[in-house]
Amino acid sequence: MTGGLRDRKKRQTRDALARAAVTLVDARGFDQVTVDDIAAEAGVSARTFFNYFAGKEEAVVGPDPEAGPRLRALVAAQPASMSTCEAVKVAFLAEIAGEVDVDRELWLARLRIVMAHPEMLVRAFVGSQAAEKFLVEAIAERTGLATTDTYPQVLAAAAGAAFRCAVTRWATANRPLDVLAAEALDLLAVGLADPPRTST
Amino acid sequence: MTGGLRDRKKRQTRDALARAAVTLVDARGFDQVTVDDIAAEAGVSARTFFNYFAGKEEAVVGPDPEAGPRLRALVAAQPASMSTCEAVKVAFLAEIAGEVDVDRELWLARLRIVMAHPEMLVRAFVGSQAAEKFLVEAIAERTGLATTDTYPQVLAAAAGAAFRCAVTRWATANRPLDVLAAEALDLLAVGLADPPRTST
DNA sequence: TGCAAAGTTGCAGTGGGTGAAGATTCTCGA
DNA sequence: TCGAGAATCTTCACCCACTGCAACTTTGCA
Repeated sequence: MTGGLRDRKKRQTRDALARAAVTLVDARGFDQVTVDDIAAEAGVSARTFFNYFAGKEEAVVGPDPEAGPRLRALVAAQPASMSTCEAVKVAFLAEIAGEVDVDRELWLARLRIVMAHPEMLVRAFVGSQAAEKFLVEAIAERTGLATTDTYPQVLAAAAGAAFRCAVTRWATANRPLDVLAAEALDLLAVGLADPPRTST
Repeated sequence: MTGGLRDRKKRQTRDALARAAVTLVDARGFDQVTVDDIAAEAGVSARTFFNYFAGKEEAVVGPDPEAGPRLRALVAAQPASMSTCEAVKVAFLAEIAGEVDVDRELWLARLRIVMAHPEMLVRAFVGSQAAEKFLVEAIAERTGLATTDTYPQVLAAAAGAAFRCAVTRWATANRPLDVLAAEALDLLAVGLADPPRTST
């Protein structure tokens, strides 16, 4: 099924389109790249582009549709002895190690793009909303609460916010992402009532 | 300056466009309303529409550009004896009382719209990123930390996430927004380490 | 080999969004 | 009161994002 020539080509096309989009936008800027440019660079027609992506933005900073389920599984995989907050943190760190670290160059290019076009940063995180839904599920299951309860929703939202925060800081601070993410998520677990006075 | 006929008309035009956008989209659905429709309803040309709003979305769920500065002032206005986290919470509640409650009908119409088009909810919060910047500043000033430090950024991001969470729940749960917001923000202050077992 | 399914493409059309030139309306000082 | 000048609105022309449709090509499978 996933090994057929058809699926392989499909993956290649999608990858080529995404790579072309990131490369061109990184080089010229978002508005200076048309869909036709991207399609031409990838060697397909413009019409085909829309068979893979809903729009230009999605091709550049589109979310990984697998991220949500992966996160949910990671949270569920943590031992029950671990606090929920800790489990979420470990899951995020595992996600970083498994995804961000391997495709480093692509992530850095995307980072350059969203830094040059800050308005895209938000859109880049739009997809993370979908991932947060899975996170809510995992937390709800772990705590025995409903997905509509406050705690799972707030923890998922806050953890997502902290993670985005870490990614943003990663762009400027010269420190590894996993350290920054751990720091931000620890802050949530400790509670935000008492601000630490040490600059970091 | 702000009392001239010119400025008054400008305000009227902007208001008419926003109101027309919300009304029409609420009635027909987002994709069934064109910019020309909105402009016609407001009695101006389509081109003029773009002199006021960057796009259709912005006219419907556009952010209040004043919200950021207002929040910063509110945080700064809280007594120093209050914890930072508490000050942020109070500021948010004051913002709700001052803005959401007065223009109730407009907010409810917007709520109906984003409920019918969940994908717009995220975009509606795009503007809140700008407000978060001001929140970071207020927190940094209050704590004596730099705006680039982890604590202000994470607290602002987490508080914003908790608030968005409350707004989202407001759409479904039949409870007042200020109560939901207080509940979500309290959860941050208490720390997220120990999930409460009571369903709410 | 032959057929069905999936993927690709060109085409035509709608609508979002922008720049520019000219008409209209308001402001303000004389 | 009036006219210069500025702000705003309108019209027009244009580019590009995005979509539905009807071929056409490639792949999977019997």
